[in-house]
Amino acid sequence: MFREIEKRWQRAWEDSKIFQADPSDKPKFFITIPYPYLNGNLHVGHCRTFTIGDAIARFKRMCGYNVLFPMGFHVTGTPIIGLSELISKRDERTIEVYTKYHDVPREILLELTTPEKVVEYFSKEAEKALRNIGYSIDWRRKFTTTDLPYQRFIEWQFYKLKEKGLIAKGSHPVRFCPNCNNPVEDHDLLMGEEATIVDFTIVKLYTFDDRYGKIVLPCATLRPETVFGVTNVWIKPTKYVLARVDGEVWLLSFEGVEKLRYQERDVEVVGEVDAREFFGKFAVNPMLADMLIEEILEEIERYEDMVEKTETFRWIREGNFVQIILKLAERTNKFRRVAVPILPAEFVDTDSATGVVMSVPAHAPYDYVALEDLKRDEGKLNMYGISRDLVEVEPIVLIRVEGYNIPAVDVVRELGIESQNDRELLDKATRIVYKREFHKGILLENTGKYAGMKVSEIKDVLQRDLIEFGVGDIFYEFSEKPVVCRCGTKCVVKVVKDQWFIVYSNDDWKGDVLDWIGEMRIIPDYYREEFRNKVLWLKDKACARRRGLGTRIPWDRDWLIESLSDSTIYMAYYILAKFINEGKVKSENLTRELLDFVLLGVGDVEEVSISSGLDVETIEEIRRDFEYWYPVDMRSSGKDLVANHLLFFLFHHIAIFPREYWPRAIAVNGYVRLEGEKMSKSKGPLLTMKRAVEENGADVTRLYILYSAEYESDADWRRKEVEAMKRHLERFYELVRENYGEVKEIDHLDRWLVSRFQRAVRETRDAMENLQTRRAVNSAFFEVMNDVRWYLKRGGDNLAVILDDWIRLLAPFIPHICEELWHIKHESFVSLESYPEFDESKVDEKAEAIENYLMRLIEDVKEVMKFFKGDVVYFAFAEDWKFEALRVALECESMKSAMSRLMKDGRFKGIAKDVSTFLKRVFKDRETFREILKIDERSVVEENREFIERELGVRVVLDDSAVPFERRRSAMPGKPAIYIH
RNA sequence: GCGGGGGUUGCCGAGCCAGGAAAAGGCGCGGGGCUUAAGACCCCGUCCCGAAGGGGUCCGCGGGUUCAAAUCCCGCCCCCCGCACCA
Repeated sequence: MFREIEKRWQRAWEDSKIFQADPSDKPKFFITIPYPYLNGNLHVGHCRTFTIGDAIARFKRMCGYNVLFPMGFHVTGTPIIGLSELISKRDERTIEVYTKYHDVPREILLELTTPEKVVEYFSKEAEKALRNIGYSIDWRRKFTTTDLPYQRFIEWQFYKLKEKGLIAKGSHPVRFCPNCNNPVEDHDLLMGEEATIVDFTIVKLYTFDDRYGKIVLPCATLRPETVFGVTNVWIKPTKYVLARVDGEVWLLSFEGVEKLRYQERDVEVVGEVDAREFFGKFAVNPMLADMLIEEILEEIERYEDMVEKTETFRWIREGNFVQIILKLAERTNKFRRVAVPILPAEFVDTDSATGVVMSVPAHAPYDYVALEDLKRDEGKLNMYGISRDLVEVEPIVLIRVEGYNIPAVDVVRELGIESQNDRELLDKATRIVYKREFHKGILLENTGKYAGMKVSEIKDVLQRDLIEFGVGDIFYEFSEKPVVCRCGTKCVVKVVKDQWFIVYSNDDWKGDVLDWIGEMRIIPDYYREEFRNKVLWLKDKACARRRGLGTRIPWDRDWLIESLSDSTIYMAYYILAKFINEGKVKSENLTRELLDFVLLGVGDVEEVSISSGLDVETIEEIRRDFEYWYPVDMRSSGKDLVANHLLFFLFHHIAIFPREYWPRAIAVNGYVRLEGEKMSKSKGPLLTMKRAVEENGADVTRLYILYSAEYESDADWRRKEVEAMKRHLERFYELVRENYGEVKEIDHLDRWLVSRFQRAVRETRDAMENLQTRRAVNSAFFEVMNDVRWYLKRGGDNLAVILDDWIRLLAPFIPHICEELWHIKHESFVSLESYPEFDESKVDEKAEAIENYLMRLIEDVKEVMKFFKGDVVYFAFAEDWKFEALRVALECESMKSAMSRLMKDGRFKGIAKDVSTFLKRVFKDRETFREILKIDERSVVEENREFIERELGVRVVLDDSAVPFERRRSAMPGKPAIYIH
């Protein structure tokens, strides 16, 4: 029934162009919603964000603002290409999801084999869906992010950032599929979505070999500080490779060497070796060598030949020194900390980083347990020819943590771990030790110049130092494994070279953003803190891609601009889009000079006119439009965009525009679930907006989604509740139609309704100002409905007194139905009417007091009637002294002062006990009692005797004497004694 | 781990920032009315006890402050979201 009404008004709005906004004398309100990404149909999740935006747009419009609510489409990036490829390949899963959940007819879907066709199809569908739900969008400003003029605009933006020094070159690690030869995104993963890229520190230990000379043992660790507690090196008893890595020979696992190839290294395998060749040999720990350099040099006879001692690291890198120390180590135990043995351990995972591990038994439970295992395993020692004394090493403690002596050893004993095969317990132990040490640990004296530092602060420092000394490196690895691409191949971490970055780490820039976050409005307010934290956390962002739809970096056309970076200040483009769509401006007109002028007010019109090929008037008109509409007054968005788009939106506005054009407010809302389940574009379940509207109607969908949740909490789309909402709306519609006649003369009950309605108006307006749509719908629809119900029950027959206002109050939420109803009596569009205002003078406290009294009275009698049946109810009102005492009591702060005041009055002296009981009850709920003094109970009951009788189904008699004395005494003002007979 | 949010009566959710309601509203459930009947609609009820409008117990758990706490303070437990280069 509603669909027909809805279509009618959508057509009428379209025909009369009422939502096309151009500058005027009115104050403006520019509200935007993130444009949707078109790799599928719009769903009820989009619907939430958009409907909130539309409700606010409509509300503001009715509050007297000239509202601009535009919409465009985002198609930049790879997913659309990915989709068209999957469709071309006739990927079964994709076809199923898109026919079943996105409601794309199979034969049409199969045609969408190029990105262009995908964009073409879904943009049409999206526009249809957005029109069908009746959003008040100015469609003249529609665009798609691959439009040529948009690309010019993005180029301009990037030149601006570059001019300001906010773009730089660098390299960075990405998740990469060797088979697809491409970076892999989350939704392209079969496994390992949770995995993040971790940078292991490589601590190089050195050994020596006759064939290869100096050999690097690249020990991968997340705790570089433990380099000071190394007792030995672990490798797994299996095959390894020797590879020349950037000129040095490294010992690596097979997996490790493959991974390293992707990490911007010059890698060449030079040989295959069995780990056992290394067991029992020594490796030099360069950090310790440096720390103990004096003693080492003393020990070496030739020391006077050596150059300055500060050169330790260089000597080590050059190799000869390594050889010397190794020889020393063979001769004496004195340097067992500097040169440590290489030993076998089964727990070493060759698929984790380099496959070479340094052993720190004092702080790593695995290391300690493996060492103990080895000490006990005579057979193994013999097998590998390792002499006993090599394994007799003691843990070296380098971190002080309260409560522990030797942390790893203590925890291993605590948990009763027996061998290195107790993986589960060992993992637990590792977590415990790591956690305690990370948060509470302090580095000890034996860490040299790092002594006294907190463990939580050491990692970056030490990683940097090791690299600087030439004895460290970084190895990227996934935090979890395996990570598998959709094609079935194991992913690797690839370091991309010569990448363009947006330098979000720039402190001045961050500072400006942080300051502005303090100034602007953020809804809900507690997200301000969230935004601040995210700004601090934000690092440089790679903004160039090899693949995808979008705009090329204008000064380096091999690269495409990444898709989150091209959608940061596009709200300004809506202003250009109108002129572009009208044909007044073409992409070739959009020179940098023109954009400088219209967006920044920089340059000379005449010159810009010549360079851009546009006439001066047009240029000035665009500039005026921009000056009128900018800044964005409200950006309303889903919470998923907080840590990315919304942040970039702020950063870029602040970098490019002057302060007066910085965004004024950001609002954040939650997701929509489907019968409690998460929706997924690529996997389902999913409910399209189109289907929701077709099945339930636009207004039902809107009202449901606005009412179902608020702020960042998630809404849940439940079919049964949607249907209940539909019935509510139908009832409302019929109710208004039946009662929307002439307004009759106003009586008490009407005044009550109008008074109550004022409160709803105030509540609704306040809620909408704070984007609390749930609260707004609750008060504007449900609470008013409840009052109306009481009103009708009470015999009200003049409902029309509030209907003009009620319809207007609801118009932002259910515009079609309101438009239809409004036209019963009016010619104008309710969408353009003014929003009801709270009118203090219409609040009638007496009328409200009377109705409250009646509600309470009926409730009380019903309570009594649960236990006493009868035909007649007798009321006896409270004695006069109680009213007098009540007046005094209400003037007093406390019961005590009320009592003492009353006792000064002779009349109360004799009944002190009664007065005290009375006061106790009064002070329990003073507000209700205060209200009672506004009315005359007896006449209220007399005047409404018929109503009370009808409600209770008994006769009402006002005869005090019929009520037993004891009952009569218990009467309170507002609570007459009740006697049922 | 870090950061943000949260645990309220069968469910969803107000309220808690500004302490004084067995705690709005919706859904569900039960009863009644209407109806040939079902649905829809309207009314009533929906923590426990109660032959008088009352009493008792409640807001993750445990303490504390207060005449008074879901609301303030302290400790603990649990849950959700983000941690990126992806739209």
